[in-house]
Amino acid sequence: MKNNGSIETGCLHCNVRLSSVFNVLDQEQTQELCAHKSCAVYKKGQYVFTENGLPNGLFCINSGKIKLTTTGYDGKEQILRLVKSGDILGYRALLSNERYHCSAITLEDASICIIDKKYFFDALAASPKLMFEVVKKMSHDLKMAEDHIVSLSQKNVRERMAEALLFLKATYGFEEDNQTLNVSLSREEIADYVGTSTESCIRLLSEFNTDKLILLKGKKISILNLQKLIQTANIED
Amino acid sequence: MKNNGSIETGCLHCNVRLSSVFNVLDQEQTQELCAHKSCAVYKKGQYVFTENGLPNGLFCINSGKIKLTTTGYDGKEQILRLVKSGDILGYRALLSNERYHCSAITLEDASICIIDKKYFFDALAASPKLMFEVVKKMSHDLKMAEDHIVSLSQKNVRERMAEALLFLKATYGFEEDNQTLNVSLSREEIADYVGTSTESCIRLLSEFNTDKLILLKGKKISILNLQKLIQTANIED
DNA sequence: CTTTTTTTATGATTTTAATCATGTTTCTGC
DNA sequence: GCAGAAACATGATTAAAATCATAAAAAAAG
Repeated sequence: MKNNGSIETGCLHCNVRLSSVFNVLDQEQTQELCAHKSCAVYKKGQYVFTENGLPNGLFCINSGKIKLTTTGYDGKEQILRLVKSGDILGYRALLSNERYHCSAITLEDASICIIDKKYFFDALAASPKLMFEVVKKMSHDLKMAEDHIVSLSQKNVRERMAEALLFLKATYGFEEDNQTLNVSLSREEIADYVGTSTESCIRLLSEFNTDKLILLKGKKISILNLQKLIQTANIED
Repeated sequence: MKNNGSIETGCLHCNVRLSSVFNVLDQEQTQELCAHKSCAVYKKGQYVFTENGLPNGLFCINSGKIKLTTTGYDGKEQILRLVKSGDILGYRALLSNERYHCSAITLEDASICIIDKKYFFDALAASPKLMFEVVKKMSHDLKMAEDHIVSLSQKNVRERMAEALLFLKATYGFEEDNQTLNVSLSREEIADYVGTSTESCIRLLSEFNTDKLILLKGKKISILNLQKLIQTANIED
């Protein structure tokens, strides 16, 4: 009898709304929002939308983790973005009135709201504040993408692998033990983010494990030596 | 006695305005815009803005070509975007209220307007249409960046090189002869876009030249066999 | 609880592209 | 026009990472 909180109580009491782009809405606007959304539960591994599909709304993640991937025509996947609760999803194609250029697949069971397209556009036009929030989100994603381009161009696989682990930490954080990455990805999925072969990914993770930078336990990865990992990633900050 | 058209006649008669995000403004709004911009001429190789600088306005390219680059901390440059007349420049940092994360450098003499920051934000809030235009631009840049990520992850240098030439064609088009790319980049700059070494870039261009895919004449590159180049780039469309 | 499939692991080999080295051509400033 | 610098070119060598191959471990299916 598990229930999705946001279905029961509505957006006004949705705890992730406050950390989403919709935090700028007032009470009345929030109720409007609530009237134009519907929620759904997705099982792990389900598609939320697929490449080339037409958007008919904005997705907002209530809970769960999602990967955005494209398929190179040789079949190899590329993970472009990782999405977490409070994030909006599928906004790019929606806003530019295009088909999705990537697919969204849940990495675990998820609860996701879909906000009506027409309502969302009206809300954006009516609320510059909301629009700026969305713009900030897109701006952030663009910056991340361009940072990724620089890494792919200039760093070797080892550096990118370390960077990817730091990225996972930054995105999903740690579990209660304060060192285990709060997300489970297969080696292949990590490789699809890093832009390397599955074998190289496995090899490097093994190596990091041997060197006590990380601890591998099945799909669970713990970061044992953050400082060393940052060094390995070759990050300037 | 060459004069910058937009200084003399104002935005209302600016011929690139119509192909810019500002094409959605009406006559009155355009005059407003005109009152809040200033124009400047840049010599080839000049910085329009630099990494870590604070934006205080939106740049709009009247004429000229510009590269957006970041410097990896080992000193290697990465060309992230190429900008042409009618394009806006420096919008990402401005909109997200951040420092520039890349530098803008002119590839040839250029004439560039700078639109006052405060005015621009007000105009955006007042005109959802304008905002949507800017959003579409950013959305396009994000898509391009993500396509670039997939290429860097999954394609080899030869494929990426062919792709880069097609990208230059798509961005700047041909000269009057209908086959010579209307932009002059050094081999190093091309390498900085493709994500390879200068030597590899030179080698591959030579090879394409030998194979009659392209014709090299100094910095000028002509595309002789577009079909074959598309095949070499391994593009699905 | 087995069987089958998928994922992880690791070694050997090959391919790709970077790096190093050197020479030539082209551009730039005087 | 000439000197020096920068850009272009090409060969040789090395390094990095993909691919191929095989096997163990883990997960899923029956």
